[in-house]
Amino acid sequence: MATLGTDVQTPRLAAARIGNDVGLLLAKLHAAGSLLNNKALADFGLRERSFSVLTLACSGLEPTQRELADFLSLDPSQVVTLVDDLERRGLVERAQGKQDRRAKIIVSTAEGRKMHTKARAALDAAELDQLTALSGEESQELKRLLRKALWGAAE
Amino acid sequence: MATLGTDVQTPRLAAARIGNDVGLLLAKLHAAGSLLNNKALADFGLRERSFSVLTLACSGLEPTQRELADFLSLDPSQVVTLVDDLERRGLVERAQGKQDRRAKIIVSTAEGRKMHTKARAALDAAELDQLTALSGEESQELKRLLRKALWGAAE
DNA sequence: AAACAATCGTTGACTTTTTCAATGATCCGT
DNA sequence: ACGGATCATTGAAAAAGTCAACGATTGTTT
Repeated sequence: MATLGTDVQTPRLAAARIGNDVGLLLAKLHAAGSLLNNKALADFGLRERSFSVLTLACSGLEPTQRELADFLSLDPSQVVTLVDDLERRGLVERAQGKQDRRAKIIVSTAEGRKMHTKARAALDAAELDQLTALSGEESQELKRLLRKALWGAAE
Repeated sequence: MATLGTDVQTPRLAAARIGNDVGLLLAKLHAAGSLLNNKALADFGLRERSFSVLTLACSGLEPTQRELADFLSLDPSQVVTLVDDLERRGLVERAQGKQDRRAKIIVSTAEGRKMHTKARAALDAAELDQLTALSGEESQELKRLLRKALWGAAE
């Protein structure tokens, strides 16, 4: 419920033309958000990325590690590390791919799903915290635009 | 004019709940954008960050390194490295702070401004490329929302 | 005005993250 | 059945981030 972490006041330099560059805006909001998210997830021994993997493992979509790497914009070797950690903690398991036996499908355990439920609540709170300056409709619109910019069309 | 770098098709995993998390959306769009931007700036020997510093040096706002660090969400020591590089290349100079002699004000040289003009054009093209899926109005709205999320109010 | 704590840029050490090539197992096309 | 591609994994190398300490300077307290 506390509101901290994001700039409260418009900094002097935001007046510069660069204050309108998408790249910078994304970098800043992403940086501030990661801080908040990682802080919120720390109680569960998770970070943004391990949480992402856990979420997808709980999604029922049965992602392979390769899909995780592509979707999360990570190197495959980074996914190995993330899954190693989650598996060691009994939150996730590697199952053999169904059509492709090279691939490993990441699925959640019962504990993993319990953990995810709790962590999800914390993350949603953090997200709300990050977007306090926006109304509910604006937040929805922001997400819609981000999704559209990423994978076009949809709705 | 080429359209490459961002996902063209909606990936299977985007259906998961996480496909609506601001954190992930920001991370992905930021990652894809950085790739595009750095590629566009490579011709000038610049990267996203050195370009940001150069832009602010050209802004007339006379930023100190501390302000740059805060604004760009960087550690002060990272700013030292960035300015070192730009200064070595004669694009930027360190001037003594006016009220505070500890601070160094970063100002552009004539060459720096020429370089910036050219690089700016390349970056704007890259940005346009990144947001092809959005209409002009949507792009503006996206920027507005990002700014508002970061520093509230305004308009 | 003298002493004190705080801030600025800088350096260097340290950790974390990213990147990349190589490997065995498996898949696919011919 | 052969050859080339893809998967997860490993390990090494490079890059980026973090952090504490320093001299110089500022502002504050006495």
